[in-house]
Amino acid sequence: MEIREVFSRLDAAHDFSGWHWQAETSPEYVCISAILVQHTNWANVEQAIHRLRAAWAFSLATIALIGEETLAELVRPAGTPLVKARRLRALADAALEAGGIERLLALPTDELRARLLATHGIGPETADAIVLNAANRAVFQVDAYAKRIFRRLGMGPEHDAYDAWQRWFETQTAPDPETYRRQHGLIVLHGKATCRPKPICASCCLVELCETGRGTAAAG
DNA sequence: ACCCAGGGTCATA
DNA sequence: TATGACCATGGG
Repeated sequence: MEIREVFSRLDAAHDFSGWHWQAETSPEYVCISAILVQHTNWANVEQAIHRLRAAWAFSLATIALIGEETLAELVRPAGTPLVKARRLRALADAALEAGGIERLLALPTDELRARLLATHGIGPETADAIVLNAANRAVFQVDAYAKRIFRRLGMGPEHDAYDAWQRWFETQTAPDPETYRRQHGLIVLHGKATCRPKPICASCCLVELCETGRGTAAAG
């Protein structure tokens, strides 16, 4: 099985044009929404963004100034408000420390990623979301759907570690931010559509390739 | 009513 | 190093 075949099918089955992180999306929008979307639906993130905008708090500079309890109230619709308020604050502080978000994002890729990972509340996926979408560097953003989808196809690295998955994807696709952005978006769209913990194989564009769909009826 | 969500931190063994 | 509790709201 070729990875190209998988993405070709995902491309045909899902509409990437409405994806919220595109090349022209502003860096601050990416940074803030990358925190808000952790373990949360995008619809909830949009509500939180509306509230931040309405309060003139949709910027890292403002986030660094307002109280965490106020911030938590604003992002409440995104869930885990106290957690996300603290994480947004940590990211805003990291940006300030670097001399502004633009300066931070202008650092070499490895250093940028290391600084993000050293920031409270930013793990590998959130760091790569920012490196890829805000700094426009060619890193593959791995998520739970990527692992689930490709595992069910019988593909992927031996071990489940984030870095192993990232290397696995990056060694099979030429490094290009646009390509990686699209691949990640398609994976999420597909995960939401059919590749749930309880898969919906009947409507899946990968059903003939997938062990779960091919083998038994439904769960697996 | 139930299942699910694009994650990360922390405590524990 | 690995696993599980925890965070918590909203959509299908």
